[in-house]
Amino acid sequence: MQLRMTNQREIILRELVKSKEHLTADELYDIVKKVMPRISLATVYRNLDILSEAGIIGKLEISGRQKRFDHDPKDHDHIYCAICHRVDNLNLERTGEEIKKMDAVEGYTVTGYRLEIIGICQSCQKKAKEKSK
Amino acid sequence: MQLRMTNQREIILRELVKSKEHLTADELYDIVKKVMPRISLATVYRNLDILSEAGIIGKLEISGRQKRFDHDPKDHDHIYCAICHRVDNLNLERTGEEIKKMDAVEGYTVTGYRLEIIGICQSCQKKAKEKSK
DNA sequence: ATTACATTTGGTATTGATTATTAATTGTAA
DNA sequence: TTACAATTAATAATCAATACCAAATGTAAT
Repeated sequence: MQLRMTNQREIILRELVKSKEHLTADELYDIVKKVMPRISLATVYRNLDILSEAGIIGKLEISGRQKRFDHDPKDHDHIYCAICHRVDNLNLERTGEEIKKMDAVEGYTVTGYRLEIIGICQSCQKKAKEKSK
Repeated sequence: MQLRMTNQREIILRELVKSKEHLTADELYDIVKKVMPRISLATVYRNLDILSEAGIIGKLEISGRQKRFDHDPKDHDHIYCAICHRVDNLNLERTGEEIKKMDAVEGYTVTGYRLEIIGICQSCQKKAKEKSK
């Protein structure tokens, strides 16, 4: 692997980890700009890809929306809010076992899976209640 | 619901069902053009949305790629090929039961889930074998 | 240090999928 | 058959992401 840590690469990684959230490239861009104002959005995209390629962070592809990056690279599932689209980590006892059993289903060789739980987050539930009063 | 069936709407639906595949809007556009050459791509998109909104077809959002439309509207999971990106239906005994148990996890109210199995389809396996000879 | 090469960057253009706009057409209903 | 509503074709606009490229920075051998 042996990944050179450039200045911008380091800041991007540090700010993502510090946030402890699942940020989009442009959300992170806004944060990083405060530390390094002349950084380019393309640099943010480029380095997020490199870092996730290297297994240092995770890349999330939530159905039909902007990609998000996960400060925690290890394999786990996610839940996301159908209203505000925030994403949180989940620690399910691996559903994966059953899925491996499915090998060769429909003629496919199974290599992985993606499980994404959809719901309404606490803060959006609260907002909905306020409104209905 | 009461959905008016326009000419183009009808052809779009018919060709999708006939294909028995999980086509993208532009793949279907190419097919429909053969029957109705002056149809517009926007019309295909619009009607696919209307039809899936009405529950007559399904709309698939596979991680990070072009949306596909499913001739079969009833709820089921999918497997897709990591190489050629074709999509096939799956009939798993519903993993859903466990997922419903998760209600209130992380403060969320769970409303659904999306499970997407990733693999290599038969024809891509075959191609890979050919090449390695 | 000095040259020589490779990598990375910032800025911007381009792409690709989808959605919005709009004037013209078609459908519907009194 | 006039009047209103919905749909269409064509095209422009949007949005996330990637490609491009000249300038800047890093690295390694001299």
